[in-house]
Formats: sequence, structure tokens, C-alpha cells
Amino acid sequence: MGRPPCCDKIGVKKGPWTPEEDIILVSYIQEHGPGNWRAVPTSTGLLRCSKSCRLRWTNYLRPGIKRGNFTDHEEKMIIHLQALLGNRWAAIASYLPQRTDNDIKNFWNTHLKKKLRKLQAGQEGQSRDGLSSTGSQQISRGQWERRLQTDINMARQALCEALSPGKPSSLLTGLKPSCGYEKPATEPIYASSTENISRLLKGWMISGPKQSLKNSTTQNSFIDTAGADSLSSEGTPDKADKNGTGLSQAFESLFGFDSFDSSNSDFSQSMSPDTGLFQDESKPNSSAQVPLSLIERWLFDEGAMQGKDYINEVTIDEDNLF
DNA sequence: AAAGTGACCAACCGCCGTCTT
DNA sequence: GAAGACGGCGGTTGGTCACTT
Repeated sequence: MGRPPCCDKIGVKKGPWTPEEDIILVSYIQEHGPGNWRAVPTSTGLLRCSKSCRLRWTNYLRPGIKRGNFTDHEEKMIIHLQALLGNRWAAIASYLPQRTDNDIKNFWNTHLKKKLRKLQAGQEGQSRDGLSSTGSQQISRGQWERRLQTDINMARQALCEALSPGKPSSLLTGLKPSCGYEKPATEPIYASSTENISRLLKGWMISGPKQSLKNSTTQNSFIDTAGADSLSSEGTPDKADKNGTGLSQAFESLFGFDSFDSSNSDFSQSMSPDTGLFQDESKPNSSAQVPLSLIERWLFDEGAMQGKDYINEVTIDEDNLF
């Protein structure tokens, strides 16, 4: 006999999360830390299955998530890593600590696929003119394989050194805080969690807690309901991010902070790994993580690319594109 | 102004390996 | 060892918004 079910199938709510639900989930995790998702619905009263809670946390509420436009740097890394790893979004995301696998996947499907398709179409046009790219792609593939082998070795070495107490490793200096070690003081990773939380609170204020209050008796005392009537009760918080009047009070009430301005709030610091609140929170594959700086160096090795546009060197998996 | 279309993205679904009983 | 739930992952869907006709 296995374990008891995590949640009942009946009575489980689906669809978009309300800001209220977000707050309940965040406050629970603030208290208990992420993990043990099975207990979340029962402990919080959320009518969500544990899977949904975990997904909401990892893809939206988790501290340090960067949203919005991908930088050129990130874009290049994704393209290169996708060519190397395939559609293993979680693995790719492990090299982009501020991005979720879902985000990367969406970005790939909506932007990069098209972009690369266009580029390939352009290349095929060139090929027809007598400029075949097959040879260079084969060379490139060989280079990747050699480099991959090198990186695997380096990762192993880093892991060994990490597991050897009292033996600091230079390789580890570029590792992410999710590995459970002290991050460099200047590194901003996981520092901007307030953006997520403030988004949801702002969204709540915009959309108004009116309807969500109908179904809940918790977490509501701090909400200023003024102006909520003309607004919908559900929806993605950041899509309604227009004003946040009264949010400071709400935030203070919930988390005990004066402000949640993402740039310099106390909350931002409190949610950072240094203060321990989410120290246990981790991304996959942390222990065997290849140091980011090494990967980046490898990814953007000018010499390997011979000064050409690297995208043209990427061997594109047709199955992933079409 | 209304209808049509495409882009974007949050969330669901189903599979698989791991873990617990 | 077997059964079944958990946790994680990748693929896909559906709702919303913006832009075009």
C-alpha cells in the first residue's frame, strides 16, 4: 500500500490563482518553507492540489524570479543551451537562475523558434546560392561535444571539491546560492522577491478583494477595498499593475515590513537567501551544477565562433523547431 | 466601432522516476 | 517486492490582450 493521496480530486479548484490565494500560499511558505507540498492544501485551506501549489510557487511566487523581457545575453544562452541540451527546460533554467523553466519554454516557443526559423530560412537561401553550412555545423557540433566533456569533468571536480569539507574551491565561486553556500555579496540573485509579492498585492488591490473575500475569512483585515467595485476579482496580478495605494499597509500587516518597493525594501532582503527565510529553497540539479561563469565563458567563447554570428553556428534540431 | 487574428503566458495534463508504506 | 502517491518535468491548452482589417 502506498502513501495516502495528497489531495482529493473532488473540490479541487482550477484556473488562475487569485491574489488572495497567492498571499495565503506565500505566507504559508514564509512560515514553513517550500517543500512538503502535500501538506500545503490541508494546512492552508487552499482548494488547490499540491501540484498546483508547487507550480504556482516555482513559476510565479518564488523569490528572485525575473520576469519580462529576456536580455540578449539570456537569449543567446537559451539558444545555445537548447541546441546542446534539447528541450530540457529545467536543465536550461538551471543556468538562468532568475528564470523559470516555464518562462524559458514559453520564450522559446513564442520567440526563439520563430527567430531561428527565419534565420534558418535565410541560411537555406544562402545554401542554394552555393554557401553550404553543413561543414561548419559539423565542426561546431564536434566542438560542443569536446567542450561538453570538458565541462562534465569540471562539474565533477567542482562537486568533489564541494563535498570535501574545508577545501574551498575556486570553481564554486560562480555557483548559485541555491546550492546552499554563501553567495557573493554583490550578486543580486533571489533579492528581488518583492516584485512578485508586490505584484500580487497590487493586483489584488487593483482587482479588489471583494469577491475573493466572499470565500475566505483569513488574511483580509488589512485590505483597503476602496475603488474595487469596478474591477474584476480575478486575473494575473501584473497585468493589472496600475496603482498600489494602501499596499504598504497591507504588506506591513502581512509581512511586517514598511515597504515593498522592489529596489530597496526590507522585504527584499528578508526574502533573500542570506536571511534564511528561503534558504532551503532550491532549484534542481544544484549539486552538480557547472559553474555559471565557466558555462558562460564557454557559451560565448569568441574564438569558437570565429567572430561570426553564433546563431548561424547553432545546429538546430528540426524536430524542435517544427 | 466591431470583428478577426496573432502573440503571449499562466496553468493544466500526463508521463516517469523516486519514495513511502 | 509490490502498490500507489509524490515530485518533477515537458508538452499543450485556453484565456487575455494588442494589433490589424
